[in-house]
Amino acid sequence: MTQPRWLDETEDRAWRGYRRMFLLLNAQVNRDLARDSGLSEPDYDVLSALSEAKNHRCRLKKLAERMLWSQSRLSHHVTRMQHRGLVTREDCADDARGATIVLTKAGRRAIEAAAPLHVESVRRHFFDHLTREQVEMLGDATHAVVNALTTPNPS
Amino acid sequence: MTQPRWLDETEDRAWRGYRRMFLLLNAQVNRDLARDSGLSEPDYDVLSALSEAKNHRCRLKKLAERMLWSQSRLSHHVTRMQHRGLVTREDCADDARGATIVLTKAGRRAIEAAAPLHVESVRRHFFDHLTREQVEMLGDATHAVVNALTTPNPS
DNA sequence: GCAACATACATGACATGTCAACAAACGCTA
DNA sequence: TAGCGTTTGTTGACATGTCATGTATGTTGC
Repeated sequence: MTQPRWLDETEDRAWRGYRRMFLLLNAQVNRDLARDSGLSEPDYDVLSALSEAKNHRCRLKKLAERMLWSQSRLSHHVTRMQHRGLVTREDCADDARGATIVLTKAGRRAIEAAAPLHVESVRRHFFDHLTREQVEMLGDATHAVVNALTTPNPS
Repeated sequence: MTQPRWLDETEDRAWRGYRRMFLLLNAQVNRDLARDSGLSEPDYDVLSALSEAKNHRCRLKKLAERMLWSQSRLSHHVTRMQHRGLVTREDCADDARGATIVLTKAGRRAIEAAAPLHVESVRRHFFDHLTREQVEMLGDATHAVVNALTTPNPS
């Protein structure tokens, strides 16, 4: 590290905008979600990921990986959601260590009721303020960054 | 709510990419920050905001507003950072209720040492994977969303 | 100048997330 | 098939953030 390559004006604007947007957008969307559906963001994420899984069930490990959560976090959160009847744990047939997380009826009802309102919220606070071109570019840009972060680094 | 306006493919890609990028980027940049400088992201944010303030000092309320943090969160976090000698509280001359948060020498050294490494990390994991055009557009797009979220809503 | 309301901050109880340690089962190899 | 490193999941201690409340000070209208 000789001279740091500081951010120029354009980069600084993008970085601050991104950070600021995240805080505000997240807070607003989560407020909407809590008000409309009584779910927290983590609740929604778990239900959503499970509802996309085959048969509405998934090994804890795999689910955590897909969500980019730690196993520990997911295990704790599943325990709480289990108390509320949104998901259950089942033993795994082919692996006695395994815990399969399963969406309950109530969980399915919850996510199905929440999803349209959530999408509407995301649309209102996010997409409605972007041009089509910006949305396309955002897809490209975020995927480029994600790709770099998930591809094993040769360094 | 009649029919929900679901996200089309392009929107879905952008939204998932954005969420995913945030999780991965945040985790990686924070790991770098902790390893290189022994600071957490909240630590860095407080130090950074304070170092940009006039005379390296700021009323707690105002600082919390700038950072988009709750007063409570900042108060708690300042208490912890105070124990580590990074900031101090001073009484406010013109308002006896006030608490002025002040950057200490050690705090200034910490942020000055951390900043170049942090910028390098952000550059490596984020800007290095984006085109100039994407960065410019990201500035525009995020500011449009931020603007909508901070402008009082007529609804 | 004082009653009533608003503002700034601290705090404690609680919810959530992290990290390290543990236990149990898996699966490879000798 | 016994031994041993690996994988999966749980757990408890702890760090962090939220929310409601308390307290002191400021401010406004009479």
